[in-house]
Amino acid sequence: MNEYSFFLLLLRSMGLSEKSKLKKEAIVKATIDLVNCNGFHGTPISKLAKLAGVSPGTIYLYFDNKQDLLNKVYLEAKRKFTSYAFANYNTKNSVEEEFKNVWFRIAEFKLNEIPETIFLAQCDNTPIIDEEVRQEGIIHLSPLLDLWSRGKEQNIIKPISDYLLYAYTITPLSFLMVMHARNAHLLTKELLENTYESAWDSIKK
Amino acid sequence: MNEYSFFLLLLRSMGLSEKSKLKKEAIVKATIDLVNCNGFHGTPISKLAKLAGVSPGTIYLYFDNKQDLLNKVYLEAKRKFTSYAFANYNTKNSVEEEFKNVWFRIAEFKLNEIPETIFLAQCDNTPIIDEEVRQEGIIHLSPLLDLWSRGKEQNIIKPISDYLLYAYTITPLSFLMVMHARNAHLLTKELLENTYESAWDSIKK
DNA sequence: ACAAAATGAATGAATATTCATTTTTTTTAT
DNA sequence: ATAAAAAAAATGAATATTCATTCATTTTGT
Repeated sequence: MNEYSFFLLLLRSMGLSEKSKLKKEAIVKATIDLVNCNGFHGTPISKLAKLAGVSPGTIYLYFDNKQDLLNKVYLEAKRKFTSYAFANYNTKNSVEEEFKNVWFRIAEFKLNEIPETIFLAQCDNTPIIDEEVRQEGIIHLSPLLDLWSRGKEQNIIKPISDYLLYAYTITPLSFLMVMHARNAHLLTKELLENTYESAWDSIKK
Repeated sequence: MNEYSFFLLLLRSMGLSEKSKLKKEAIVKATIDLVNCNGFHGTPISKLAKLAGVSPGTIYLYFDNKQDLLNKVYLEAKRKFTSYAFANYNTKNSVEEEFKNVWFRIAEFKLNEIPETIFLAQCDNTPIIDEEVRQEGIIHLSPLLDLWSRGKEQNIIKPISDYLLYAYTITPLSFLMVMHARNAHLLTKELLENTYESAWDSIKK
């Protein structure tokens, strides 16, 4: 019995709206897993439906079409990511403290939510997401940009663009996390600490 | 008249084997452009053929099938990238000198060959390339790994894994180049110099 | 005239989407 | 409490389209 048929058993014991929620989640999860394996256009709705344990028609009850499904799964993954990263974001902490906090939260998410991480990396490097939806996804990062803005005002962080700050501090982390997820490179606690120090050193004033 | 029909005129004036070479190149170029716009499974052979100025059947004279086409275009792009990056690679130079040289050659390539850069980024973050072909692509990076190995032996570069060295020095550059290509963030000569300094600082001993 | 290269219409398999029907849940009436 | 009726949710076979690939024919180069 796989993760998906397990859901099916649960369904028997609950009312419709709860069922719907679970079904939708199963579709989302199946989308992430299959798109990670075969790419978006490489995964037919029929396979998606089979893996999610629903019929193809059911998918069209929750989503307008295949593209809408992808867009919504993308936004949901982005929302899940950023809400984890900024969960205990607090503007009362010092910039340095708060940056460290956010950086490690991002690391933690990427370490624990591997399918979402791989999926987002694919979407962010691919033309499959509608441009307006991609823009919408970027908005979710605003707490980090605010933090950097504060850091620059307080002369704690170098006065360089957000893109540079992101390039120096987040992209190395993202790369290492994807390599870790692909079992190409093991990341230890110590390595992660070092990577953080390196990231902070490269943007602090 | 577009870039592609310009090729067609040239063809009239040359022999078959030269023509073949140009046709193959047109197919490769069309593949990169269309995959960049629509993704691999989103680009039908028919459109590919039309853009390249050949008939669908012709593509099958040069490639076994669509997947083989993608794999070969990928390897060709990787080869073009690394042969540019390591064009004047010379083990007689100092490690520091040579790393700076390679780093800026990589930057130059990414800056000048934007379609290839976008294409490679998509392939490297996607399951569309056959795994053995991806592995083959990695081999092309060996001069850089050799350089790092020398640097570690000579106590010039920190004794950390190649993945970490790559994460610290190359991924920020790649990100900035893609953002530059998407017109999201302008990269000046000065910014690039600073980024290099930051990269070298993070791995030098 | 011959050979090599290229063509593009034809084929058959695959796939997104629809919708008439069935199943499940909720509501109503007794 | 129970059963019939209504509503909501889900189904999956059918449809129409799209697409990779082939191959008999044509074009081009020598």
